[in-house]
Amino acid sequence: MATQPVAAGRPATIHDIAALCGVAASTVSRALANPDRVNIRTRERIQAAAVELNYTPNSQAKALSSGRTGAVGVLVPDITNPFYFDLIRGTQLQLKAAGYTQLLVDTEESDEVEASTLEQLRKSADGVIVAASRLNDEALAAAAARMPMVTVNRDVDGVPAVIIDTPSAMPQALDHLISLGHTSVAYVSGPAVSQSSARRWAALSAAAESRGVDVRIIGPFAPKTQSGAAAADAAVHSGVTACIVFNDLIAIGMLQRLRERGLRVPEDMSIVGCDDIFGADFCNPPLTTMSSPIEQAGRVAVSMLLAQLNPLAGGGNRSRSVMPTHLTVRGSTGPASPN
Amino acid sequence: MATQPVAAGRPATIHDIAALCGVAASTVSRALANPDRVNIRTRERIQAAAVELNYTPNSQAKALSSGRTGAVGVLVPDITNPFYFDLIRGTQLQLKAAGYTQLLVDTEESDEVEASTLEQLRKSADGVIVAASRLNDEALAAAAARMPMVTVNRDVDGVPAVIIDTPSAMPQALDHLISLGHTSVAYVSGPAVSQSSARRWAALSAAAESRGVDVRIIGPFAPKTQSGAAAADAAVHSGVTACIVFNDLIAIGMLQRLRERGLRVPEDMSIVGCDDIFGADFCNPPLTTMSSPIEQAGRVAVSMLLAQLNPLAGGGNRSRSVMPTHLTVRGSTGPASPN
DNA sequence: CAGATTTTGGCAATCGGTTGTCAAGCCGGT
DNA sequence: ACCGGCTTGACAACCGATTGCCAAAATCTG
Repeated sequence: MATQPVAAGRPATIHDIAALCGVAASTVSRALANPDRVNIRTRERIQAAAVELNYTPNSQAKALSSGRTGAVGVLVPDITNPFYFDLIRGTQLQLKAAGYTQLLVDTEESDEVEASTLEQLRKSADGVIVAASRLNDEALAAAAARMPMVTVNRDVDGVPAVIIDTPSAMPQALDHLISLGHTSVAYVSGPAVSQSSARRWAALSAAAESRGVDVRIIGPFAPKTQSGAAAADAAVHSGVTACIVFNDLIAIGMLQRLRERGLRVPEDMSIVGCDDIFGADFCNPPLTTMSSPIEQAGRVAVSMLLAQLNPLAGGGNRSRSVMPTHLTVRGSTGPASPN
Repeated sequence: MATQPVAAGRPATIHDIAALCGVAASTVSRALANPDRVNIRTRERIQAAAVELNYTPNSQAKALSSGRTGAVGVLVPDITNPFYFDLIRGTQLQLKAAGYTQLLVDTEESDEVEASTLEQLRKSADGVIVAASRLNDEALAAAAARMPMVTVNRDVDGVPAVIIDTPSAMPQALDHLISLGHTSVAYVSGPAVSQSSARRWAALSAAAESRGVDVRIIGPFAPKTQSGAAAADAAVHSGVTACIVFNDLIAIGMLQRLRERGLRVPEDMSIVGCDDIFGADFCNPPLTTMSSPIEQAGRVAVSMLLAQLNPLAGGGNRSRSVMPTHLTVRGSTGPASPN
C-alpha cells in the first residue's frame, strides 16, 4: 500500500523478518551478524526484508544476550567547565564514528558520585573514559580492573591514560616571564585532589630552582571563575609580579578581580593561564596560556579504549599517550613593573 | 572470608539473591519492586541479601522486560556552543535526581543526523528533549507522535515546549539603543532554519515599526564566533550604528573583528548579544545581552518530560513553558556617534 | 471447627536478540 | 554407488529481569 518504507506502529523485530522470509529467527540473526554462515540467496532475501521493514536491532536485547552494550561512559567532574567541552566533543565524534553511544556523566567534583557512577556503568557500558578523576589511585586501579578504562590527565599504574602534557610547557612559561624581567612568581594551585595541579606545580618548582627564581604556591582554589577573586587577592598580597595559574577559569576570574581593584594587567601583574579554553582569546586582556589539542585528546582516549575492547583489530594498544602543549602568548603578560 | 561486601568477579543478579534466600527469583523481583506483595520477613531477608551481595539491577534486562529504559535522550545541535552547556547541566541534574540517565547527542546542526538519532533513540530511550531542532515542523511532529518529547526553543503544534522568551526582550533592547540615540540598527540573523532567529527578527521588526526606527536584517550567519568576522564587515558596510545579534557567539566574534579593523565598541558601533553565555561578561568590552535562566529551562524541560512519562504523579502537564528574559546592559552599547 | 476470603510466593512465559548443537543436504573422491 | 567432509539452517537454551496466573498457606467468619 504505502510506498514509503513502512512507518509501522511498532519497530520491526528479527521475528518479523523471519516470518516474512519463512526462516527461523536465528537464521536472520546470523545473516545479519555473520553473513558468511548463511547461503547468499537466503541472506540477500533477509537483507532485503530488513531494509523493507526498516529494521533496526534493539540495542537492549543485543546487550543482554551478547554482553556488549555498545555504549561508553564519559565521566567529567564538571560539565560547565569549558575545558571539557572540547574533550567531550572529541569523544563524541570518535565514538559515533565507531558506532558507539556516549553516556556523559557529570560527577560534580565528588569522588563518591564518581565511584557509584563507575559501579553503575559497569553493567551499562562496555568501557569508560574518566577525565580528571577525583578518586585515589587505589580506588581507580580497582575500578579499572573491573572494566576497560582510559583516564585523561591521570596517571595510575596499569591504567591506560591520555596525558595532556602541560607540565612540559611550564619551563617555557617561566622562561617567558623571566625574559620579561619577572623574578618573583606565584603558582595559583587547583583542587588539592587534582593530580594535574600537583604535576604542574612539580614541573614549575623544578624549573624555578634550576633558574634561581623565586616561585611560591598559593591556593588551593576551586576551578571556577568565582575562585579567581580570592586568588587575585592572595597573589597581590604575596607581592609577586606574575602568576602562573592552574587553569584558565581561575585566571579569567583573576583578570576580572584585578580590574575591579584598579590593577592593570599586565602592567601591575602578569597572568599565565592553562588549557586555552573557550574565552581565553577574547577576555580582557587576552590570556597568555598553555594550549593543547584537547579535542584530539578525547579522540585518542576513545581510540585507546576501543583498542582494549577489540584487541584483534591490531595496533598494539599503547597504555599511555602524551599530548603536546605549547605556550600561547597573548596580552596578559608583559614586562615586570620597575618598582 | 572477606569482610567487605563481596567484590565478586561478576555483578550479583536476582538469581544469586534467590539462591541465597531459598526463594524464587520472581519473589526477589517483587520484594524489591513491589514490597507489599511479599511477606515482611521474607522481604527483609531478601533486602539484606541484596545489600550483602551489593546487588544493582541490570538496566538492560529491566529495559527489555519492562519496556522502559530509564534513559532520556538530549539532542543539541552543537555541543561546543556554550549556550547548551547550561542547558545540558540543567537536564543532567534533574534527570539524575529522578533516577534517569542522560544520553547526550550532538546532532552537528544536521537534520539528517537528528532524524536518525531520534529513530535510534526510540528504542533506547523513554523520551527525548530536543533543543533548537533543525527538523521541519512535519518531521518533528511525526517524531513526537512516536515517543514522548519536549522541545526547547521550538514551537510545534502538539509538542510540549520550553520557550526561552528572548523575543519579548527585543523591544527592550531596541528601546535601550533608541535611548542612546541610535536610529539605524541591524539584526544579525542566525541559521536560516532556526525558528529562534525568525522569532527574534519578527519581534524586533514589529517593535521597530511601532517606533519608527530603521531596522534591517543581515545574514544568515552560522552560530559560531568565526562567523562574527563576516557579520561585522556586513554590519559596517550597511552603515548602521548598532547591531542586535542572533546570539552571543556571533556577537563576540564581531567584537574581535571590529577591534581588528580598528573600530571601537561602543563608540563606533554598539552591539547587543543574545543568551548571556559563558564569556559574555568578560569579553572586551563586556557584552550587553539578553539574559535568561538557561539551566532552569533544562530542568523545566525534564520535568515536563517526566510528567508525560508518569501521568499519574499529578500536576497537570502543561504543554508550554515560557522562560522570562531580560536585558543585561554592559559595556558594548553606548551613545550613537554624532556623524 | 468448617468454609470463605485473603495473602503469599512459585511457576512459567515473555521481551529481542545471540549462540551452541545437531540433523539434513550437498559436494567430490574413489 | 558409497562414504566422509563440509556447508547450511532450524531448534532451543540463555541473558536478567517483569508479570500474569494459580496453588498453598494463613487469616477471618459464622
